[in-house]
This record gives sequence, C-alpha cells and structure tokens, in this order.
Amino acid sequence: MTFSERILVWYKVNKRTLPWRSTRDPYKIWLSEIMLQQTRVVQGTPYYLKFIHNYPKVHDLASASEEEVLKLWQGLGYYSRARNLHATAKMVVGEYGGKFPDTYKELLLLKGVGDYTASAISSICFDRPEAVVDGNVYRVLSRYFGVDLPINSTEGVKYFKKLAKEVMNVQNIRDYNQGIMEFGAIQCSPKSPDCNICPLNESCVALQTNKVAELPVKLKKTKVRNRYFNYVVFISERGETILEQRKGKGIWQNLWQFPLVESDSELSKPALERELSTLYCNTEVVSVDKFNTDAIVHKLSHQHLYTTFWIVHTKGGLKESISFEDVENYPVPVLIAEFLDRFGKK
DNA sequence: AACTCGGGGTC
DNA sequence: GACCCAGAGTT
Repeated sequence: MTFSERILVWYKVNKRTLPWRSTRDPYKIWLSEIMLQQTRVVQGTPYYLKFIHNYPKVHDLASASEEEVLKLWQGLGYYSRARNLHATAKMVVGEYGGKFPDTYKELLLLKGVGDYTASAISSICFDRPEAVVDGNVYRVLSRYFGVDLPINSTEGVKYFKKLAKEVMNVQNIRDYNQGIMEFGAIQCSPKSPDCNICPLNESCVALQTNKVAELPVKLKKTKVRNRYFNYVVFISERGETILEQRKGKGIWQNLWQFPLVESDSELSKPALERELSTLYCNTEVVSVDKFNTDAIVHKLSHQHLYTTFWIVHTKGGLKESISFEDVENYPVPVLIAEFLDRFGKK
C-alpha cells in the first residue's frame, strides 16, 4: 500500500463525525475552513453551528452588518478572519452571483483565502487535485518522510508543498486531504504520539531513526511585548457609559472597548486622574476606583496586556454615551467580556 | 523574510 | 512557560 492509501484506510476507520463533513456546499466548507484557521476543531465547532444557524446561505451572511458578524465571531480570535469573511460573502453574492469559484486559482482571489484554504475548498467541494498543507500535514510529512527542513522557512514551505502534491491521492482527494489532517490531529499528534498503534509505523522514517520528537523543525519563538492597559469604565448618574471602536492597525480592529489609557507601566490613581482631567475635562467626576487591585494579565500570542479597570462615577450626563445595559450588544474582546461578566455579578 | 493577528488547550 | 491549533495579510 502507498502512503496515501494507508491514510485513506486509517481515515475511513477513525474519522470524527463533524458538521461540515456531510456536505459539499462550498459556502459551508469555506465557512468551516476560515473558522478553523489556527483554531482547534473543538473551539471552532460551536461557532460554525451558530453561523450556519444565523446565516444558512451566503446571501444571509452578505446582507448582515459587519457589527453583527463580529458579535457572532466574538471570542474566536483573529478578527480579521471575520471581517474578510464578511467582505468575501458580499463579493461572492455581488460579483459571482452567489456561487463560489471552483478552482484553486480563482478561490485564491477571495479575501482571507490563502493557499491552504483554496486547496481545501477546491478539493473537498470540486474534486480538484490540490494538496492541502496545514500544521497537521507538515507534521505528518516531516515525520513520515524524515524531512528536517524548517516548516516556516521559505525553502521548507516550498518543499513540503511539492512533497504534498507528490504523495496525494488524486482518486479520492476529498477524503485524502481531510484524512491526512485528521491523521495528524489524532494519531500523529505534536507530543508523544502512540507510534505503537500507528498503521504507518513500519515505514515512518522518524520512528525508524528515533526522531519523532524532533520533527517537524520550526524556527524561532515569538517574543512577547508587555503593554499596560487602563480601561476607564464611566458610569453616569443616568446609568450611561462610553464605548469606543478600535480603529487603525493592531489588535481587535473594529471591536469595541471602554476608553483606553495605555501607559508604560501600571498607573497610580493620581496618575490616572491626571489622564482623566486632560481627556475628559468637561465631565464631573464623583469617584475613581480600581475594579481589580492586581492587574489582569490577558495573554495574546505576541502581547501580554496588564490591565486595570477603573470605575469612574460621574455626575450628570456623558457625551456620546450609551446605556450601560446596551454594552453587551457590542462586539468586544474577551478581555472586556470577562470584565463585564465579573462586574455584573458584583 | 519577518511580523502581526486571539484565544484556548496541553504538557 | 513553551508549544500548538484544518493560516493569511502586511511590511
């Protein structure tokens, strides 16, 4: 049996039942693929079901507001995926008559659709002979064929893409592509895989040469930046507060948050009050209190956010304010959502 | 080619 | 704490 045949056999026996596995609807496959980028199946699945329920067809997604889409996406992370998802839905409806393109090349033109996703959609929905290369595939191929090129080097990316094409199964590309990813996720796992029960163990180079734990090779680590966030939670006499939308570059684009004072280190109360007086000189402050004594550390891939929420009661009204009750309807980062949760229970 | 973009799970 | 996850876009 060839490599791909072994993968197909393993997949037939071991595949999980997943909501998007019972369809070839490109809308649903596309949606699942975008959601699963850098995201585990268990984390993405509830969001997939929620989106299909709210937007059964691409037209439904296209006619929604970005705000609503971001709200549904809230908590899944990498929010550019949601913005691109929405833009692509509009494009598919507006320029492709509601039908997704059926080739790798055309799919690649869609926002948020890169090499992996274009390969996945074209193969799974349209039986195109395109090999997917995701994190699972890198691991499986590097181990089975004993390739120690860094998977995130230019040379490595090219090499693995070529290798993936050479060993793919064109007769059943749908199951093969999903099979090799599933195999990587379940059997050929990142840490301490059980090679004793692996159906490919006799021909696995990494196992024969005792290099399973060293493969795949990946360059460098991410360095983390520390930032200090002070969120000003205004509460007026009338029960109003202020939310601002994050614009420009950086994290959480287009999501909402309380007015933010960022600093180089943790702020004392007088320091925060000075910031308040310059930013909101017209508001009559009644009290300023920390919600959390110790900074809340919110960890992202490249940033650690040391965060203090300051509760600021004010007299009279606030400019450009909203009812505090209405905050929950805005798309917000998990950091804000968790604060709201705790604040509401106090 | 290197950086940036989230949040959560695992060891 | 380090690593990883059905990667893509920007600089």
